[in-house]
Order: sequence, then C-alpha cells, then structure tokens
Amino acid sequence: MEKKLFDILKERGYVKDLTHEKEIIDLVNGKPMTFYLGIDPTADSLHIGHFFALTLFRWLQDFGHHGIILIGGATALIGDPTGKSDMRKMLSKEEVEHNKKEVKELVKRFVKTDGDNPAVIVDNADWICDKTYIDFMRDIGVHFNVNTMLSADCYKKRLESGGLTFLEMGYMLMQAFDFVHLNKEYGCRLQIGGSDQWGNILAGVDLSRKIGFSEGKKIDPLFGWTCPLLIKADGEKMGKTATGTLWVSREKTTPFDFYQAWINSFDEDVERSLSFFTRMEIEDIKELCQKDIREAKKLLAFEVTKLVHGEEEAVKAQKAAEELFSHKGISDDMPTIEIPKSVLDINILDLLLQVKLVASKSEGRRLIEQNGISLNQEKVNSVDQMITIMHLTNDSLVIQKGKKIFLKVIFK
RNA sequence: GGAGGGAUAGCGAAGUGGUCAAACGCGGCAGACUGUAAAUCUGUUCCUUCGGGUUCCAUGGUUCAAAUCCAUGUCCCUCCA
Repeated sequence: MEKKLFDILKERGYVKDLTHEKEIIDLVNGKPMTFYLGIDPTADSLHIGHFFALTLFRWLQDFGHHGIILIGGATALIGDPTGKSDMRKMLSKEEVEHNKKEVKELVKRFVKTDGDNPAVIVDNADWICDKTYIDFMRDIGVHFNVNTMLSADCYKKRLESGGLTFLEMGYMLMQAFDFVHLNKEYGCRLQIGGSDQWGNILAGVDLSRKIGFSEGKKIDPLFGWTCPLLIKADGEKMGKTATGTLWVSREKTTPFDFYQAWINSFDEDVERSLSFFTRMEIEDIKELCQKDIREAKKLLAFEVTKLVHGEEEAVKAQKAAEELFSHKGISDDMPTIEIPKSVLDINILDLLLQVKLVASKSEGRRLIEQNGISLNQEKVNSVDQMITIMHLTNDSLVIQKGKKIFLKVIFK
C-alpha cells in the first residue's frame, strides 16, 4: 500500500507542531488545497533554514497542493523580533526592494513556478501598504491582547532584554493579517514555517477566528504547521560554515564551500539531513549511514549541492574535494582567485592579506608560526618568505590554510 | 517624572589610580591524534615596519600616571510614579 503524504513527511521529521493535528492530516492527505510559506527578504539571499522550509513546500506542491510563496516586502521593513535579543537593524526601503528581487529569483529555483500547479508568489506590501494606520489598528489591532503577546515566546526574549519597541509589536499583527488575507483571496488554509514562526502562525489562526466571530460568520479554521529548527548535534544552528553563513546563492557561498559544509557535517546529523534534503527512502538512508557514514556524507554533500547549484557544479565541487583531500593538493576546480602578476615579488604575509585568507598580518604571522600555512604542499616556516616567480607553477600558486582551506592564486 | 545600579575584547565575566593589551570561561583559529566527523590534548586569540602604536560607551577634566577619580552626555537594568 502506498504511503500517505503526511506519513511520509512525519517519518522524515518535518513535523514539529501542528495547530490541529487531525484536520491537518486530512487536509494534507486529501484533495489539493492551498497553503503558504512566508519569507522575509531581510537579506539578498536565502540561508539554509529557508531552503529547508522550501523543501517541505516542494513536497506539498509535488503532491498536488497549491502553494503560495509570500515575500514579506512589508514585514521586512518592520523586522521579526522572534528569537532576537537585540532589535534588528532596520532595513532601508531600497535594501528591501533589492532583496525582494534576489529572493524571488532564488525561490524559483526550488519551487515550481511554471507548468502544472505553479506556485504563486505574492508580496504582502501589496495589501498592507494600502491600509491606513487607523484602519489597520481598528480592524486588526483590536483583536490582539498585549498581555497574551508578551507571554508568547516571540516577544519574551525581546522583553527580557529590554527595549521592546512598538514597531516590533506590530510585526505579529502584520503576519497574522497576511494569513487572513491569503485565506480570503486564495482560500489558503494552511501556513507552514520553521518552528520559530509558531507564535506568528498562531496569531494568524487566532485572528481569523476572532474576526469571524466578531462578524458573526462561521469561518473554516486556519491551520499552522511548523517544521523543526535545523540544529546540529552540538546544539548550534545549522548553516554556519568556515566562511560564515551558508547561503544558497553562489555569489555569497561558492558551490565548493557549500559542498564542504555538508561533507563536514557531524556524523549524528547526516541521517536527518539526508531525510530532509534528498528524496531517498528512509530505510535506505538508515542503512547507508550505518554501513558507511563517510559515503553517506559524500552523498549528502553531492545531492544537496546538486539541488542548490545544479549537477555540473556539484560534480566539480566533488571532484575538487576528492583531489584536494587525496594529498594531491591541487585541482582544476578548486577555489581560485586572480591577482595581477605585478604584485610579485611579494612577502607571504602581504599575499595572505591580499587574497583575504587572513584579516591582518598578525593573524598571518601567528598562522605561520603555528605551521598553518602551506604553499604548493610545503609548509611555510618564515614570515619573511618572499613569493617570486620561482614559486609559481603555470603562473599559479596553491595556498593551504589549516587543514581544510585551499586557494589557488593565479597571477595574471 | 523620582531614587539607585550598570556599560570592559566575538560573547559571558574579573579588574576599582601605576606591576593592565587587561585574569578566567565560552567561542574562533592553528598543531597532534583521526575519517575533511566527534572526543581529547597543546598552542594561540587588538594592530604593528617588532621600535612601538591604539583600546575598557562618548566627550571634556584631575594626575607624573586613568579601564579605575570628577563633570556632562548617550544607552540599559531595578524600584517608585
């Protein structure tokens, strides 16, 4: 017998909290319905958390449900205080406009936006910006109890650390309103999101009920579904790499770094990651992880890189990784930077600084003193070493920093 | 609006006139061991032309000498309104 969609998703670990368990199971396993996922364009790329939620979106979409991606053009201007101990830096309208464009493009890579059952992409600025302040307060604000909001997790942290502003309080109202709006316009019944969004999602569910009640209408209840936060085995949020946040756009995180991030996963995290980011059968995942954890990591890294950057990049990243770490220390597809030949002859510290492998010369000096830098596989043992044309092979030089960071410098 | 307390490196937190570039813990980085994992151990963690230079919320002041004392300002916390 074929497994029902909900059971598949539950088995793969996508379920953290559900507002109405039974109804949601019926809804998900039943006829096509409409659901939405909100993404605030607070940066010009998506991080791995967004990507994770999008995989759930894609599952639902592939099983025939109609998805709406809400780009929070309005909400990004306010900033979600959830989980923050400081107030978010306010983004300028121009920044948000720019981010919106980038985010929209990236989203299209992961969800179907054409062909059968395309996802609809909407922007909450389109309906929120039109509302006047007074109307918004009268229609929406009236339904929110501040005491309740303050006891909710979203505001607790901000409240405890002090300085919770009125601006931030408004965030929840807007997101709640979004849900109600999408319900009215598109018949959207279900909102999905990361578990940090639980409070905001509940607010939408509540708001709909309260509006229905105050208008004396019987409204079908709205539902919320959150997936777990991606937490690594050490309790840290997943998505940090040696070079910062793990982004899905190649300008911000190269496919090589992206691949490396997954290869370097903790053993304990591999099984879960595979169940989230690939469509492999759960049984096969378990078996592979038990039998050969390193092979499993390789598969994970390859598949996720393929999903995000395409097969060609994934193959390259894998090839580069294999070549670099199999003691050859060089690969055609390794991270590369070009600098003008005219910088020769250059001191090793200046070179490290110039290619941004170190933030200061002191850092470079420390690294060299601790045997952390190699040129073409040879340890550098003097901070005074000069790099001359003699060191180059085919006009290039491979610098290794620590164990895992490689960079080919091409002198043009 | 009133009274008191606080602001120290990425974070947490000592230090309350010179011996302070600032203890300690976490985090980061490097080395050893490994499997590009984890755990463990070691070193390191403002910049530097290695002479020194610039730091302890901000700006002024006292002093031979200030993270440390004084004044003003900014932000935060607690209690009262």
